Amino acid sequence: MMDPDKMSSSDRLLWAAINLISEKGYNGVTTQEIAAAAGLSEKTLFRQFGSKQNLLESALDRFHYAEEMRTLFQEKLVWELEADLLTVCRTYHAVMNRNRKLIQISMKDEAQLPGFKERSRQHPLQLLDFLTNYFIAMGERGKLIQTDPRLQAFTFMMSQFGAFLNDLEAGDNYPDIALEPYMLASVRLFARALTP
Amino acid sequence: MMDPDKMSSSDRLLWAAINLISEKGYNGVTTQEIAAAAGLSEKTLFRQFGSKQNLLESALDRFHYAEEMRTLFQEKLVWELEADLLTVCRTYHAVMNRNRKLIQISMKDEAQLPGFKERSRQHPLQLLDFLTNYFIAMGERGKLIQTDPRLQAFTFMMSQFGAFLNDLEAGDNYPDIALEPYMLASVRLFARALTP
DNA sequence: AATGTATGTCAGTGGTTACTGACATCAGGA
DNA sequence: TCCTGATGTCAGTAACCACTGACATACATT
Repeated sequence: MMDPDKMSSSDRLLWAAINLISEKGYNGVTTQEIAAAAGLSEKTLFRQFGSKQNLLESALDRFHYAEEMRTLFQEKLVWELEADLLTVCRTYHAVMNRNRKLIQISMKDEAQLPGFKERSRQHPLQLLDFLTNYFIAMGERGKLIQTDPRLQAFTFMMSQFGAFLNDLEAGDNYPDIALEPYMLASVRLFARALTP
Repeated sequence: MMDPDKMSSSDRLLWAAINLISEKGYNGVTTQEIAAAAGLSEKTLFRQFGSKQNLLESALDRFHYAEEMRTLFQEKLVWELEADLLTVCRTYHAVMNRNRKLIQISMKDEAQLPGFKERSRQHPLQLLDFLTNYFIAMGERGKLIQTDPRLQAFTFMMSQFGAFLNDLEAGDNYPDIALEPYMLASVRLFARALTP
């Protein structure tokens, strides 16, 4: 995880806020709780952030997504379906897992976050476009069946998105299915479905 | 939707509670709001349900899932992969959509709902077992490749689960992708991947 | 007419909570 | 040593909110 001792006061507050709000929701946590979890006084929280709402919004600014995905499609592809899908898959889960708690917050407290949803929706849309174009290009090279690249890309994305969210919420509900074997199996399945 | 005028008082309260809590979360709604949305007084709410928490729990009792899924695998299968997957797919989305708002509540307010998560996790697990057994049986009939039926079933489930949740949260974010064409395309894709 | 049942109104109560102001403490740099 | 800046303490405020009790109303059954 992370060591609160080495962080600045505001970082510790953001860290505590993310942890608690992702668990209990914005309205389920008090500013006292957050301050206590950060090892600071409530007063410091308000001095640093002014309001609880602003603390939440500052926390949400830690959401990072796009960079890796953008470079992914320009650098790491080898134009071999199964290998590329696995690369996409791994990158996707890495990014999603890094933002795990922020995603939980945005699901629970969308009502508190005007505009955030709209912004964060751009990211999967971009990925969908990238993947679709990749499928089209692969089709032109004769390495992919030519039917409906956008829906195929969407299906692949949804299978990964579903697995991520399932893991996020259910966690240990499927003790026999870990993420890593799932990635391999699902990528193999899609490769078999899409190879001519 | 539903017409509140024709419902009993407690049904109207439950209906209003489900609507509001699914939008704003348990702690984001007041009992006054709920009563007003039901066209009743706050006093009636407490007379009927005793507490806000009990109102929520009563609302959650409206969660129905398993019956259709259970009969599905005993009656409606025709042992033809693509047709059967489509049947499963449709039934799954029908059930999930009927429980739409309750699922939203359970995601937002798991903290308020001791035990509910555990209970509702049984359902997808059952479906996974059913699907896995179906794949095994299909494999024995030579109608399915024999590799890893459980992971394959899980991948199919996750692609549908992901699409459902994506629709639940994003809604109109993918204007060019509707649920019905997605079901057809994804089922076709899986059928191609799993057919020998 | 009498009674019961479901509802409404109103005025609370006690607890919680975001947020504030005044003042103290304490460390580090000038 | 003095000053500065970040923090803590404490007491408090104003709002909100789940929940209650007393009483009235309206309607249906008997």
